[in-house]
Amino acid sequence: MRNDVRELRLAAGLSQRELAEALDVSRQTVNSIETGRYDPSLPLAIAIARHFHRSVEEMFHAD
Amino acid sequence: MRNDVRELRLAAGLSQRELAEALDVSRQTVNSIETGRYDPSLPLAIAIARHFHRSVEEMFHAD
DNA sequence: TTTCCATGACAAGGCAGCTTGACAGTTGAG
DNA sequence: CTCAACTGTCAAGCTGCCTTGTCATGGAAA
Repeated sequence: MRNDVRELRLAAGLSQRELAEALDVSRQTVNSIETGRYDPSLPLAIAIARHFHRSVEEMFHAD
Repeated sequence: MRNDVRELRLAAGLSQRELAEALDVSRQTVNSIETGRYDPSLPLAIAIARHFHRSVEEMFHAD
């Protein structure tokens, strides 16, 4: 899965740490998702999409 | 997370086995998701939503 | 230079997601 | 009744997601 997290985070002027705090996860988790180490869990994916006012399908797409 | 998988599966006239085959997962995985034992992974959630022509957010909602 | 923030990455550990195989209970067809 | 399909659940095992802690690198500010 590819995702648009980094683009949207930067567009929002947030650091990985700030986004992590807003999502209540660790900085490493945000970094791992952005760098494609792994996909977020379903609830986290929904929280991320919600945070950026996007749908899950818009933010996460099959590679 | 609650989900509408069972309702939609039954409305489509499918058995757990048939849905599992359509999604390329095991019958136990479909059963576990329907009975709330655990949430699907993000890619599987997207595949399920897509199968039933719904959005992820429509099918999977915070409890 | 020194300090601070941001990022990338690794390790170890815990729990979640998924697998195959198996068993039991229920229901419906014959 | 017999048989098959459907469902629920368990066990064991593997891998993925997320944690805390740590380290290295780079850039900006003072």
